[in-house]
Amino acid sequence: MKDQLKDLLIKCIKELISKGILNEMPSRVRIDHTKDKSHGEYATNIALMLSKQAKKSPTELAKIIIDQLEDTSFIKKIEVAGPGFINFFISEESSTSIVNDILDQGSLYGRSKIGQGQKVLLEYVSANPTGPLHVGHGRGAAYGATLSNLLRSVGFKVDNEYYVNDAGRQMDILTVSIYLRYLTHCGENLRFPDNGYQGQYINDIAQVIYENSGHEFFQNSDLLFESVSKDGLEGGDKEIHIDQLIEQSKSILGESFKVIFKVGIESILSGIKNDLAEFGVVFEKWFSEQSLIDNGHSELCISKLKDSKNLYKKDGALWFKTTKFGDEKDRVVVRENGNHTYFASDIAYHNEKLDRGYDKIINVWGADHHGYIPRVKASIDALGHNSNKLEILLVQFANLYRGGSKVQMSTRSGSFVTLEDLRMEVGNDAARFFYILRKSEQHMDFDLDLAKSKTNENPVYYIQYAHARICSVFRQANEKELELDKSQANLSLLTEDIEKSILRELSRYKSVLESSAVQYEPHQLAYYLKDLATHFHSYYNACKFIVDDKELTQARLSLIHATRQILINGLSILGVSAPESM
RNA sequence: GCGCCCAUAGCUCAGCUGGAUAGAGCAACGGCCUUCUAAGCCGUAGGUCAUACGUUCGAAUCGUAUUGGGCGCGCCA
Repeated sequence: MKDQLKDLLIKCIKELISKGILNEMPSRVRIDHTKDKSHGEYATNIALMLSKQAKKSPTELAKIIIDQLEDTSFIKKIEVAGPGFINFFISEESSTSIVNDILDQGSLYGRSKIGQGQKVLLEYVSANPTGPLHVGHGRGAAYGATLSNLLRSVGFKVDNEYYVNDAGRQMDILTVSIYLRYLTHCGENLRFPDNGYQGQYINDIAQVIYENSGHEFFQNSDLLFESVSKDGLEGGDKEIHIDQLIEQSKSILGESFKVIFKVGIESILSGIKNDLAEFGVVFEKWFSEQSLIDNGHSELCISKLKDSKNLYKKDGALWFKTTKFGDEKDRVVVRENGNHTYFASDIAYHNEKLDRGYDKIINVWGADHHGYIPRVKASIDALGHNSNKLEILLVQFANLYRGGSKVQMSTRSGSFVTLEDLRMEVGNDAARFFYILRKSEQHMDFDLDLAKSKTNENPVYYIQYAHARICSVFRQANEKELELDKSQANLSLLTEDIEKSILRELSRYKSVLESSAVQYEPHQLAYYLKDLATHFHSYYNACKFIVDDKELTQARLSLIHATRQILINGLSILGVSAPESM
């Protein structure tokens, strides 16, 4: 309907251009759903935009445009209003046709092809596999997964990917942390390093190793700590302390170090995978950072940069001239000690992503990484790809509130609320919904008490309740041996104000979905569903659906069935369930 | 100091990329269950859109400055 109007308008403007009344096509012809129903169903500001080039007043021009519009059956009335808006009133017959469209297309209703099958690589979460996911990662997970659903629903081909940082020093620290806990299980008495991972999960992994392998990996801890310098809290340097401990462990344990590492990372990764899967977040690919090093891709990228004269040596390290591409300072890719930086892997990773032939690459990052964007883009351009293909979406932090005060979190000490804890406490539905309810660039306060509350305050239940109520109506209808039969429905009987409002709401769904997807703003859909639920609840309280008049009953049942369908379709994109009873 | 993000009702937030009288929920106050789920509905009250200039037919929305908050500026990841 909206598209038909738009086509009509464009045609009309072309006509006016050929008549010399207008000079050129505006950059954008917009038809909007009206906010106020006294303005009709749709409106356009086109006359206001073009009044200058036409050298006529907006109202005057609006009249000319209206006269030029072809007659169409679905428009009941067109009027000029306010400063020069053109308002379209749609005929009853056309506005009720949305109900049949929805009923016919069912779960497919709302899908569109504006993505034109473009291939998109969507990377999100990508939390370091050094421990379980916490609530901060949850926001990225919910946002990314919803965005993926949204983009798919409007015709993009989306692959979801998790970049696993399974290389580098942090993995060594992880391994040592697990190993020391393992030794404790073996009965050793030792001092756990300040810089080790303190969380209980480390202990759990160590215990499993001990239960499965007994003393197989045992080494005397005195040997391990021999000539290792003092730790931070002992008056030494905690970084040096742990690095020496890593070196010592590697040389004493040999192959066993790798075995411990493997058990550790697999355990943590499978925990993360399970957690996400239960949260309804599914990745097509888990991309290993280590694989880039093993297959030489990382090295290859560095030599390419070297060949293109983008690298230089300084203070013993190898630097990448990212300033040449707009970064504020140059960045190190190979350290003085010969190790590659995290950035070196990331150069290879992004280059590899683009090699895979995607039309668009989207990264969802925590807002604290924003300073990292210019250097990644620099590396893409330097290696001959187009950095415009990469879009980085920043998601702000989520603060957790309980009982009106902020829940403090500290990752290193292991005292943080895990995503699993959150899901268990408030449920998957509320968690998914709350995470995407805020604009991603907005700081967010996640109120645990609110997410759990079963009131109007909590929009998740509010929407689900609307759905459950509709299901309940159909259960009642069934008991009266009444089946929905839209052929018997006389939709023209839907004349109540609230019924017209619901029809308006339903007709908005498609454009909300598109705008939500294209602008990467899942919250738009969430707010829409809330509005739709509001309209339904009003309807429920104002009118009875199952009445004596058979045609009217069928019409109303059709309307609420269509409403139910939209609620289901929308909620499923948000990854929220639609229970039939509550 | 430099860079990015943010500032809208007492609170938590929308505001469809410049449009018509700025909207919800909560909190406050007043109503609605012998009728399809009261996790609901209806109503009242509440705003100098941080401040000041500017751009134009028109600004919460765009620009500049100021104020106030968050984050980032490692040979960490």
